[in-house]
Amino acid sequence: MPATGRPTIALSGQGREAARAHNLSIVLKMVQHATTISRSQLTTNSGLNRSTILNIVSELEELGLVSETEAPSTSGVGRPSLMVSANDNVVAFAVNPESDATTIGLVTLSGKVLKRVRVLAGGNHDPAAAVATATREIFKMVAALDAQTKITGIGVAIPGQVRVKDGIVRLAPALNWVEVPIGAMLAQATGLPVAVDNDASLGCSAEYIYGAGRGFANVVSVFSGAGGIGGGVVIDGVQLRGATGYAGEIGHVRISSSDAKDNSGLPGTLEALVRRDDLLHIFKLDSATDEELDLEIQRTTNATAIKVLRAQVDMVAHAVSNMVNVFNPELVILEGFLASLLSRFEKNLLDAVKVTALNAATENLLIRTGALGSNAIMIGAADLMFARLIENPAVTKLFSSQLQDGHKLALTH
Amino acid sequence: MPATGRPTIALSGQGREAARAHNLSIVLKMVQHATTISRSQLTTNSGLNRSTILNIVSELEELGLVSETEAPSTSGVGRPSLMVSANDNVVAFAVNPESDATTIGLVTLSGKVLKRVRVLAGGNHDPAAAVATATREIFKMVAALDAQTKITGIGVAIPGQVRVKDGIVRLAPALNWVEVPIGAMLAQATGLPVAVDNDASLGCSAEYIYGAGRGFANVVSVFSGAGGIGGGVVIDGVQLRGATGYAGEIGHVRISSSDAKDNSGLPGTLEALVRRDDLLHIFKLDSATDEELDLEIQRTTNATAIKVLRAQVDMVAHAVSNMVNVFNPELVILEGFLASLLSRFEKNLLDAVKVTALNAATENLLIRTGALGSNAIMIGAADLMFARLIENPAVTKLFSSQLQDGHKLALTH
DNA sequence: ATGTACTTGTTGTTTAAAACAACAATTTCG
DNA sequence: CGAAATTGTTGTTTTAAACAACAAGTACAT
Repeated sequence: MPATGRPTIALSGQGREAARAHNLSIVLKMVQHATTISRSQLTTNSGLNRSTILNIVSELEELGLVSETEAPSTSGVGRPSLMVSANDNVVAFAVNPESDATTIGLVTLSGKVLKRVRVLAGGNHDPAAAVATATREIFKMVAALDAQTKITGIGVAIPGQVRVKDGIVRLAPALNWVEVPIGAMLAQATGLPVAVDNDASLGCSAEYIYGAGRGFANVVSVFSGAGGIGGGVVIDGVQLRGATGYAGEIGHVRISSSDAKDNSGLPGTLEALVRRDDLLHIFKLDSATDEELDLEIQRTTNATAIKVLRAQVDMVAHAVSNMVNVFNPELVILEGFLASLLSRFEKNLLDAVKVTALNAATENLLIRTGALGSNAIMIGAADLMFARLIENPAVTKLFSSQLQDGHKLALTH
Repeated sequence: MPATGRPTIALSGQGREAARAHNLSIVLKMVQHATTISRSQLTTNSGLNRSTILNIVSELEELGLVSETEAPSTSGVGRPSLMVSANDNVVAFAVNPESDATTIGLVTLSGKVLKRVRVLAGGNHDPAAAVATATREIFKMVAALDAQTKITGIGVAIPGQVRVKDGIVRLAPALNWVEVPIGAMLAQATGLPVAVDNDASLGCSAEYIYGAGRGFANVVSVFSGAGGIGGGVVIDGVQLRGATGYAGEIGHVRISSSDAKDNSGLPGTLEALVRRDDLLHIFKLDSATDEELDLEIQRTTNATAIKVLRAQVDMVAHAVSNMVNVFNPELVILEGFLASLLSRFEKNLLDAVKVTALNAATENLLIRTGALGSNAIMIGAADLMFARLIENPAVTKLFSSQLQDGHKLALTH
């Protein structure tokens, strides 16, 4: 037994049922990652027998999670393999409170954002108001769904530190929230299961599954949002969360001796030194979407603007180098206005990384912009619930879009 | 299928044999982590049935990997459960080339260092010489082993960056080695399987399995050796390696705007700023073991010495904070002379971490010194081979200590 | 066109490993 | 000393995956 305090990680055995659950899980995960994939590919990728894959896919189909269709175009000899696709009528809601608004989205298992509304917070933007807004919009969306739609639950993306286990927001400076049990509040209000995590981490996991990181196993993403700079890390296909869920705070990595403080009060960090507001100020903008800001960054010829931008590029390079030295990823994804910096100053950024990162680790390193843009957070938040489903497809409860007693959602099946 | 280049991580399915192999593996791993553990504990921890555990333990016993003994002291009602222990006659060799010497060790699956010799490199310390030294010492040790001893292979710890996949040393400034296929060379010379990794990563994994990190799942260790400062990370019980094996280079994380360069030429890094040589210089030592240096650090009252030490403490705190913000571990382990800094200036170090790390992540954080001292690297290197064994206990080949034809080792069984 | 090679889907059977059940062994405690 | 509790052991059952055989559908050479 461990002499020290805490329990060792669960080294759970594989009983018969566990093995079956695991197989269901990995097959569904493969379908999700590929969106659509042939049965023969599932067979070879999984190493399982053809007949076993038939069996598993059939069960997933009965559960209403995937559908089979005939191959659209045949290639190669032999009988064409059936295509397995993630069902579009398996959905999750995404909620993303920001400083001045709350965004609510409806996302499918196949990664499509079906709906998305951004509700401005009129003055008071306390947790209760955000929950009320989210609940209202979610029920509107539920009402518009058809009866076969299966709802997994609600994923919440928070610009701040979240204790993932119980969905409590510990500190979200951008929202001015401290110790808010947002998960429990939303669950209470909607009757749906809720999971909560940091927005940047979720953006990363979305890019990993559906976006620029698709097909890679080790990805670091640095994410700039309205609340500051965050990050996410995927290691061997698994999202890094840490002991209590606060991992991946790349924006709060100290890269300089400077005393400038970030939103969480830490000095010399990436977030403290690379500030979106500085750019807005230089471009004389009061506020701007990432797209508007990107336009300015790409086309500016103003010398001081370029000087500031290049200084930011250097800072971002330092942070990226640190992450490269620590994680040795295949791919670094930059999002938000950091992606704009990469687009305009790619060579400078890459060169700076080469100088401050280990040669061995930079050899095959790719640095790319995100592919999902502002949808990344929606998709990532929704995936919190899809991940639960995928972890145990057979027993995870799904909800139908049929309202019972006016307000309660019914369980499907 | 992934649109992007590289293959997705293996989502291997669980066939019948795979499940069995997995169960053998996790049980053996639990035995290794606990050194000795009761069958009933294995049952509850694994979730497997009593009779299944009997079956698995019997197979591991037949393989010669574990032994069962009666409980030494009974506690609680009921029939006392049999104790399962890792066999002491399952061994691996550890090789650790340093700047001025090569250390060779003999380590048991239970984590004991049976033998250890340090052979000074007379002048030329090229790879060939190190391999010759290691081979000679290993064969000496083999000759002294009894016939039942099972040899798993050789683990090599390198003060530098190692491509883990094929055991090539990419760059080891302390050794002046570049692109050295040390793994293949040693395998060629000894006929034994060889695995190679970074010394600090191995020290971390040793502390995780057998030392200060035992029982924790998320551990970051910062390791100072003769070659500079390295690190290792364990996430949810799995060693972080990264895409190509260079992960965990915590010594090369930039924490300051300073231009001071480290052994790999990177500026402002932990390794560049916290230098063992600076302390030796201050204490007017030409060279010193960690133990000797520790004595000086603990007892010095010299004002300038203390000033330098406290500056180093601050730098270490910055680096630790960065790792805490990124990994959110339960435990940070400091080794080498960094452990001495912690012992003497614990409060300063902890306070400095609190200032530069996120509150949420520091809440339950522990910072401790390593428990294995200079044996950590030996044990970690040996565990490279034990890990291979544990990954697939049934089919991993073991070698007997019986020499065939004078020089070749025979395969057991 | 036609047959052959190749691949995959499908169905029924076999197999092996884990669960289960029953009982024996060994301890603590009243 | 007997009852309760826990674990070891043995024999049986269960079940999910593998296996084998055949059908179905495609590409290609002749």
